Amino acid sequence: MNPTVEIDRSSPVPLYHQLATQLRGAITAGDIPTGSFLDNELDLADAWHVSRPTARRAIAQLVDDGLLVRRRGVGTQVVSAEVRRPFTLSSLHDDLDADGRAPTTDVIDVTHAQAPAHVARELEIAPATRVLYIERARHADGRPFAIIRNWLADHAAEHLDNDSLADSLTGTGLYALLRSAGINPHRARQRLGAKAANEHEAHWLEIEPGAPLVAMHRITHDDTGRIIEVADTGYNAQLYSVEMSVAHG
Amino acid sequence: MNPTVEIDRSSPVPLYHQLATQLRGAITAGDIPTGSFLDNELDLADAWHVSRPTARRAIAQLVDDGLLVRRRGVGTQVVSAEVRRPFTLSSLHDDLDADGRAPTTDVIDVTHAQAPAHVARELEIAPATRVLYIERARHADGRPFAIIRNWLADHAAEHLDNDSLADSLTGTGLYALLRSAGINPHRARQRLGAKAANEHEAHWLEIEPGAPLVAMHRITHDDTGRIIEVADTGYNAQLYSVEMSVAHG
DNA sequence: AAGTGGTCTAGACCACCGC
DNA sequence: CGGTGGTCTAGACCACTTT
Repeated sequence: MNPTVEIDRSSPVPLYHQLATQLRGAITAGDIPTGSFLDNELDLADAWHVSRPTARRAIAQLVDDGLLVRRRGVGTQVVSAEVRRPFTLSSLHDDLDADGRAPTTDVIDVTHAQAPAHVARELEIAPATRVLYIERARHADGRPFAIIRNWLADHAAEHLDNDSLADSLTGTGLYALLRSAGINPHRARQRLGAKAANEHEAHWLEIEPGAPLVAMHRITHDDTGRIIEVADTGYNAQLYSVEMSVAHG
Repeated sequence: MNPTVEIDRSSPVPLYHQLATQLRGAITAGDIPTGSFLDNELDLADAWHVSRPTARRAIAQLVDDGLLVRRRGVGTQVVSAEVRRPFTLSSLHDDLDADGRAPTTDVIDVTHAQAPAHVARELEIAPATRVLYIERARHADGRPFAIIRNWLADHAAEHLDNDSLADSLTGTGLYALLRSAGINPHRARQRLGAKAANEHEAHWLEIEPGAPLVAMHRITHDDTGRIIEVADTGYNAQLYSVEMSVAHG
């Protein structure tokens, strides 16, 4: 199987990315049937008019996505469509995404406050340093599904317009605001668990106290490695779950 | 900063992996201080006596891990140690790992049974097909922390020794058993959420019914893309959380 | 202008698989 | 044995950042 691709060498988009995108499209569109083998790397590189390392890099991306399986001495095979079929009912896969596609948001609180001890430690600042505290409730389809608490380090908060912040947050994600302020959220470390909803959370999520929540705790860094914020989120477990692929096994 | 490394060109371990491992060690050991810059790629490749692509590949692994940050025109910098400091209380990062380091296990049930409808669908088999059902309780430090239900596709189950299976499972992980039977769990897709413990789960986890559980649902494939098993796990939320890095933001 | 990482090439040799 | 993917080399040019 040798999918035809069109590459634009004058484009700023790297060749390997153009190739990977088109190859992924051909597979998901069904042009390359499940179970079939791609041509070997030499032939593909030849047909695509790129060098073998470049072709390999494109293929490696799809292997990483789980669309292809490579075996030495055998070949490169399109794996079962089931591998990539998402779980039913699940939608949002992490909160970074969710912050980009805000349906509606209630801003519960936006204040400057002293950082709680564990937050100060995680932000790597002195205890009781001033931080920007934001609390929001997220809605989808008119139902509240998440209550989000953020503590922003001052070096990040000072680039935001504090007067219009509460208003801006009803229509835009926090990350989008940070980006337009020149701060680039880049990577985060997060912990996922479960907890019972307390009175406050139950009220805003319109559920019973004690109902199970998906609890997320996150530390976010910008593209220079600086810590931007600490976030604590509770999701209504009936409306939210996280989906992920795990490799190796 | 130019960490000294020793590479063994006769080793079957790839050079880029040897380099990445030693560089990671030098950073986590503090030999390369947080915030300092590595030498540029050309110098590193020269000092390490490898080509630049090989040096880049090693560096790329650590960037992926979040230990390094690269900026074009600037350099490669060791980022804050906080990036890699694990969250407190959290230990297991996914259940595939957990299956490898079994502390103790109670086998609750090992039977051949008809697959429930949703399991049959996920295993891509006809409804009510015979599958191997396994139910276990996992303990750590003497306390139960997880109750695990597995449904194994017949093509995987038939390679296991059914007589000794219950005994084997008390001392070994299911994945280790599958591997010794020639089946290689390779990648999985899983969904994480939360739920309230039912009577059965509460009994085995020694908690109150209604207490919050971390709920995991997983579909596992082998290295040829075939579906091996479906798993459903409930974790005591007080003893378990999942930790992960997310990129891009 | 100088220095950095980002991309790409055209080869090479090796380990593994199936015939 | 021939064919496959896995690794590695020694260059090249480019985009971006800083001086």
